[in-house]
Amino acid sequence: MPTDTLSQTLSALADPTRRSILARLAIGEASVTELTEPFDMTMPAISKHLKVLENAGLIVRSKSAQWRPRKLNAGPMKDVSEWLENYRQHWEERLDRLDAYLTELQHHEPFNTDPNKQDIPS
Amino acid sequence: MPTDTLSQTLSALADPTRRSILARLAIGEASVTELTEPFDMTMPAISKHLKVLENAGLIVRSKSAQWRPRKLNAGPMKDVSEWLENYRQHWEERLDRLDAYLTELQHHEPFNTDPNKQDIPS
DNA sequence: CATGTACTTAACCGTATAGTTATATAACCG
DNA sequence: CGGTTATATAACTATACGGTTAAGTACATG
Repeated sequence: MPTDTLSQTLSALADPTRRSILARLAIGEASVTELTEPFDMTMPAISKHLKVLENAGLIVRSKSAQWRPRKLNAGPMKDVSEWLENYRQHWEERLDRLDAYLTELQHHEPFNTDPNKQDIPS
Repeated sequence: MPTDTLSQTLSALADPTRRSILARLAIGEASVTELTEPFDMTMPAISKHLKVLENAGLIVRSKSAQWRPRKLNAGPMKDVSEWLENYRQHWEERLDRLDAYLTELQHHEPFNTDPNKQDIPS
């Protein structure tokens, strides 16, 4: 089980149910019951998904009477977005001179290929 | 097992070994032997990781004598990046009037919360 | 205080994942 | 052809994941 933050965020996001929950929470707070409704799934199943999202720091739990509403916390997504930026030029297929130059720059101090110091591109 | 493309991409990325492999391939093509070297892991293990990356469309396999060099294909990362854009305003904590307005817009046609039509925000 | 509502947790199950070792395939090289 | 190099596949193991049902906890209310 990889325990690093980025892995945890990515694997939390790698499930359509959880992404759908996040989409709902982007609209605003919601109770577990509300979050369960759209799915053909029991509440404990949703509860587990919520725990995964919470452990990844993507949602926070508050408290109001017997309700435990969840709120979106997009913070960790920023890290994913920033990590992805390392690769943007690779998916933008600009095969012109400038792109070649940028690629060349990339080759000098591009990515951290040391598996012991991952995901912290200098 | 979620089979949708975005889930497949995200779960392929949710492993530090695989991200490190991608970082290496961002520099240029590499053989399986070269890709194995930095890791304290056997070649079959890396071979499996490569299969995961290949199934996610993040790398492609070519052929040169007895070598099967892998090449980065960042295409699927673009989809992740675009999906994340839906949430950018949530991690950019601009709590001013404009942000409130944008958030209000977001509330009108924001995300797809229907679990049967996920990840295709209109 | 008893009952209902809103969860959470435990125990269990089937399948997937990540690694291993051992074996197979494929291409090159003398 | 026979050996070596490069890689893939098979078989196995241990652990993680995603779901279930059933039982437990916490607050609200009559």
